[in-house]
Amino acid sequence: MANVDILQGTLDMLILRVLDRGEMHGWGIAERIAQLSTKDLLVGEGSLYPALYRMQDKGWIESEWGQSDNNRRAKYYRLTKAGRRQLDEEKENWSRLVTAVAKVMASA
Amino acid sequence: MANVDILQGTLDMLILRVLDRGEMHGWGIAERIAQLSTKDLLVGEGSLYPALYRMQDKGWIESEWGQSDNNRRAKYYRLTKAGRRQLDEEKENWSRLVTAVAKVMASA
DNA sequence: AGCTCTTCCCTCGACATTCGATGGGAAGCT
DNA sequence: AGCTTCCCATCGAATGTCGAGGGAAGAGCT
Repeated sequence: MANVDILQGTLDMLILRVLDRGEMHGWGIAERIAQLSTKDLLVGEGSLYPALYRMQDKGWIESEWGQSDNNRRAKYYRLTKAGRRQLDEEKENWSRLVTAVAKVMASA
Repeated sequence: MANVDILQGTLDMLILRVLDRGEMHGWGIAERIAQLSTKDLLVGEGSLYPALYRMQDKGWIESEWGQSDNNRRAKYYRLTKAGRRQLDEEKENWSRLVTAVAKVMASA
């Protein structure tokens, strides 16, 4: 019932995926991931914000200050074109990895 | 066609899995993983040996010097009981992770 | 004998990333 | 006023992977 640690590199893909459905602020992204994964995946803020900065530096996402539903100051992130391409690439890599691991793990 | 990077934590599971089929030396483990994954997974020696030491420290594997098929000095590793338990646990975690990621990645 | 190739071991520094702890500020409720 | 919730952010520690190195010793060739 405990949660699984997020493997290195996976977090970016998850964030990109969430933003692919529409812009969202940091806190909301973490909530969404927790919710979608039924809390198997819990993103700490110490992982989340550095990741967002990284990704913005790389041009995958862009941000803008706005107002949250709860009337609070929030920074909204949205995918760029490069971000969408990156998402596709990461999905591709992820599935290649899962397949390759499955091959090794399968008995023979 | 290129290979995928191994995500942190995954390598241990792969090594344990290979050793679960019988003892083997380091070089052979790397070869086996490459072969089983049709070279999608390539374990560098700079990742492999530290991993083997780590795992031996934790008591998951034990080693013994021997002679390889090619008549060379080789250190053979084999799973301990704790190692087999660890393998089960890591398989369980891996599948939980894959499932959780799939949930987030699935459209909704 | 000498040379090269292959097999096998090992180590080191750079690098990237996650995590837990910590600190704030501001809105809203009691 | 005080407490809780929401939201941003940073820091140090820990971990683990990678690429580049170095070394020893058998096998095969000339």
